Amino acid sequence: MDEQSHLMQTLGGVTLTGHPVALPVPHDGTDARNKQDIGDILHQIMTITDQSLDEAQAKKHGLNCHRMKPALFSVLCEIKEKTGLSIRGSQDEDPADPQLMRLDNMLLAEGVSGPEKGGGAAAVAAATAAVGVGADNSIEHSDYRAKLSQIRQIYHTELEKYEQACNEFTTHVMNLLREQSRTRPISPKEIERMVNIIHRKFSSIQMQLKQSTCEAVMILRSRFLDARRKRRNFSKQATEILNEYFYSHLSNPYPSEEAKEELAKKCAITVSQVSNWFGNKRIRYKKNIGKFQEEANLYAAKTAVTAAQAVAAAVQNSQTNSPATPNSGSSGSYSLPGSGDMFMSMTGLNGSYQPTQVPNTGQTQGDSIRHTIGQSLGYSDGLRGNPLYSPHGLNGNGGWHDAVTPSSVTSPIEGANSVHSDTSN
DNA sequence: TAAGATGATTACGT
DNA sequence: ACGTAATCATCTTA
Repeated sequence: MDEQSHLMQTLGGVTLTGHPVALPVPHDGTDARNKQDIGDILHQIMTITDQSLDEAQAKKHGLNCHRMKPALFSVLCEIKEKTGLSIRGSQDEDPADPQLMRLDNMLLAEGVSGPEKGGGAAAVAAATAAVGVGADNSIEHSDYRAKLSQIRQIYHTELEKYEQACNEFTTHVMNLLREQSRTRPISPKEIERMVNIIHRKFSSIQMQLKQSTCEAVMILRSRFLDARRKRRNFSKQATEILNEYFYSHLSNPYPSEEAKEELAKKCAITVSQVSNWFGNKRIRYKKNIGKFQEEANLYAAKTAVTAAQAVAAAVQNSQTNSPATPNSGSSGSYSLPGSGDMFMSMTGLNGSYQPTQVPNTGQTQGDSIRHTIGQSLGYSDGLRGNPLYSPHGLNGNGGWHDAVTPSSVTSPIEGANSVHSDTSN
């Protein structure tokens, strides 16, 4: 026999008001029977999930339509009230988790969350600035950006997935609760509370996502920074250019900002790298001048040749034109062979300076050229044999004297020319 | 592989 | 902000 019809039968005789609040309190001998019937209903409710969907649906419908349902509902309401299971108020609002805020801030700062490209670029700029390197070196730069946007993409897809799942689940649960609210007392507040619980669960998952994203960004970033920290020697050409400038400005090896920029451009390095180089060079040169003599000679000779050529041309020019006509043949804007310091380098050879070191330059020829250059540049004082290689400008305290060659002179030739015009008279 | 060279970083001074 | 001096970390060379 069908259980439900049996119930219907057994409960059939009970008089009910049909009002949900009214409790069925029979006074006759049917008391025990009724109790058992209610127990049966409860049992059915409890086992409803064990049944197949169609079966359960049918049974649910049957129960919903049952005459006893309002009574049962009110009983459940009362029980609920007594056991205090009702809403304890939504006192547990989310107190804005500080860790979540940290993660959010970091993701925003790293350009993972927040607006599209801007944040990422800013983060990269910050990262590069932190290492003291300019915003160039575009290969590593774009590599970093590519990886970051990859992380960003994964983060956003995952986040979207979680949000979607959360919404789906929330609607599902809400529907379920709404439907259940027909059989058992469920207040909207309870539903809200349940939704909050679900959201909290999902946001804890989101937190994990954010955390792992942060970790990924940190790893990427540290790798990126490490890669930049990795020292790579400058190209030979770059070192040459820097050395040429250094030795041709030995009395005041402090390139101006413009000169640094120019050098940086020529050497394909950054301005701060130029500054680093000069900082290191000055220190190391000063620490052990002797060690650098050979290098100094080399560059002095080098510059001497070009200077000689340039000035020779200038001298030739001066025979026909005005003596002030400068190096027509030189192209360098900053490290022109005309810089006076190179003569000091040459005299600094400690007597070891051999004209033969200067290709195609004989002794007398070299002397005369040097003389001519010296005269034309106004640095003839440096030509007097200085037994010890001591660049003037380097004082006893180990510091360079005040600029002999103004540091702001981007083109030594121009500076020299001005000197020339002063001293030639 | 050790020693030296070299670019970068840091602490401090001006 | 820039320079010096010391130091670190890596690269180069013998």
